[in-house]
Order: sequence, then C-alpha cells, then structure tokens
Amino acid sequence: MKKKQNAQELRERLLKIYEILNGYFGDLHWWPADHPFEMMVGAILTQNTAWTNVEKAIEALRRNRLLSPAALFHIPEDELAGIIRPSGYYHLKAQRLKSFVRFFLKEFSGSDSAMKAEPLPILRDKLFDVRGIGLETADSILLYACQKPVFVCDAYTKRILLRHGLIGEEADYLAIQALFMDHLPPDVSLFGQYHALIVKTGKVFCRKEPRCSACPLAVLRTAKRPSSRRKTTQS
DNA sequence: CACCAGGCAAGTA
DNA sequence: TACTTGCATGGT
Repeated sequence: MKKKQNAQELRERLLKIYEILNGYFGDLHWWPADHPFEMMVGAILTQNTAWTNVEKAIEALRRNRLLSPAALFHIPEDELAGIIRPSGYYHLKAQRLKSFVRFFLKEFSGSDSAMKAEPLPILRDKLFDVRGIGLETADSILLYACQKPVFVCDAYTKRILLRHGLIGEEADYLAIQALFMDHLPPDVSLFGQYHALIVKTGKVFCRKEPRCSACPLAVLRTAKRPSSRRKTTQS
C-alpha cells in the first residue's frame, strides 16, 4: 500500500517539525487568560490583528469589568466599540462580540462548562453559525477554551507547510487542518502547543526573507530532498 | 513612508 | 464557485 506508506511519512515529517520547534522554543504556554470566556473574547478580537493590540483591548475590558457574558450583554454596542478600539475593526468586533454573547447566553447560559459538555461536531456547527465566527475563530475557541482536539490553522500554518512542500498553493483551511488531524493523535496539548509553535516561528523567522537560514526548520529544507544533490553547506 | 497582523462576511461575476 | 473589497489600530 503506497498510500499508507505516504501517510506514515507525513506523520513522521509533521512530528519532526514539532520536535524541532518544541526543542527550540520550549513550552510557550499559549493563550494566557484568566478563564475560558476571556479566551473566547480574545479569539474574536484577534481576527487579523496583532496580539499586542488585542491585549490593550482586553485590559480595557477588564478595567471596565466587562469580561463576563452578562456585562457584555448589557453594554450598548457603540459604547463597547469605543472600549475595544485599540484592537482595530472596533465597530465590527463590537457587533461580533455582542452576537457571540447572545449565542453563549442562549445556548449555554453563559457557562463555559456547559459549553464544554456539548459534543464536538454539534458545538462546531453551532459556533460556525454565529455571525463573525469563521473557521479559525471557531477552532480556536474549541481547542483553547473548550479543550476539544481540533487543529487550528492560520496564515502562518499555510506559509510554513508550503515552504516545506507539504501542501500546494491551492490547499484551503480544511485541507490543511485535515493534514494535521489525519496524521497526528487527537491530543489537546499537542495541538495547542503545535499551533503556538507555528505562530511563533512565523512571527520570528518568516518576516522578510522567504527562506531564512536562521529558522530552526532550515535543516529540513536542505536535508530532506528524497534524491540527488547533497548540500552540506547550510548552517 | 509603506506594510502587515493569530479573519470574516458581503458583494460581484 | 471563485475572486474582490471593507473593516482600522498600532508596531516595524
């Protein structure tokens, strides 16, 4: 079976990447937040936005005692928009937070443990139905706030996998996610740390040059060609 | 100064 | 279905 062998090789390559990055960066304790609800808020605020800006917005919410479903439900949308302004797209995100909170209160009475108790496929569909929650935001909430074994992908994930020849340019979110989920054990800690490592790598090493030799993954690019041409000169 | 960040949805063809 | 555009602040 050629297919099975290929699957085995993919698994090994994905684990190798993880091993290298994990050894390089160590445990990143991703997504520090006081409670799951704060993570869900952060997941919405961080859409296409630098985390440093999101932190300012979350701090502003905390100062205003707004980090609870009830508080966010009661505050007027335009007032909320003013408070989360540093996170960018603030009108849009105020609207999205409001629609998420309405959903969260209606479906789970604002209880994150009630939300966790929901079976994964159903919860995923429900989240995806909320306006302003797309694939990545839904998966971030599922993995980090609800501890569900879902692999979160993003722009960095695609960039890195492309660069290492594991996917093609045409691969979309679901295809990339399937690559990880079909070849790795469904482990919440593994998935969480792996995604964190990918984002960290992207931020630190993939900024300017398309192939940065300082990247810990650089060894894979030169060493792993199946045939011919051994270059031993990369550092 | 230009460019981009841990996306998403609505509009167009 | 596939491509384009609006949304917006703050850091490099």
